[in-house]
Amino acid sequence: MRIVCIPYIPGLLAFREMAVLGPIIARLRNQVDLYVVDGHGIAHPRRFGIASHVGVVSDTPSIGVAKKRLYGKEIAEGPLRLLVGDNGEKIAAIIESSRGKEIYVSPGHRISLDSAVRLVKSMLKPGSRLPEPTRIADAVSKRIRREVKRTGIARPGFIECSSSMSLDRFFG
DNA sequence: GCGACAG
DNA sequence: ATCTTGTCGC
Repeated sequence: MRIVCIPYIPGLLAFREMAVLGPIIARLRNQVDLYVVDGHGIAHPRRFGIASHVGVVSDTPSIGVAKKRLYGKEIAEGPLRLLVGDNGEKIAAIIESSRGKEIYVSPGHRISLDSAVRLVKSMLKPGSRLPEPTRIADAVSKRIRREVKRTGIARPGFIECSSSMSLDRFFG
């Protein structure tokens, strides 16, 4: 749990959220085989989304699983739906779940697109849209936030950023 | 100048 | 993403 100090800007998600993921990565050092990140991997304007960022910082294989497209042109390769970059590189696969709701799977770090798709599919549960790691983490974080909001009591791990940390002069 | 735009 | 009222399907 952290207070974030940078606004959300498409393409710069890691600027905002690595403040939260960084400490987690440090605490889990040498205990993680694969990171499944809520956001894109190389399906990014600079081929380096937050999933790639997490993989490089942790030196661990990582996959990006996003709910919406950020970058890339959609093409059809037979029955498959893919996202290709400006150079034609396949940067993501679009997997459709139950009702039209799709997810974008892209390599983060140290993994191929094929392996990423195979692994994510193995983590999908019938009826739900997101892979189990993401779905569970999302549910847990939302539940804890609601509880903190209701009781006003934060649990250990809560760290504030400097009150003077205003980045409005950099953005907006 | 006009769209597009992870969470 | 968040907020929020009512509503649809399992």
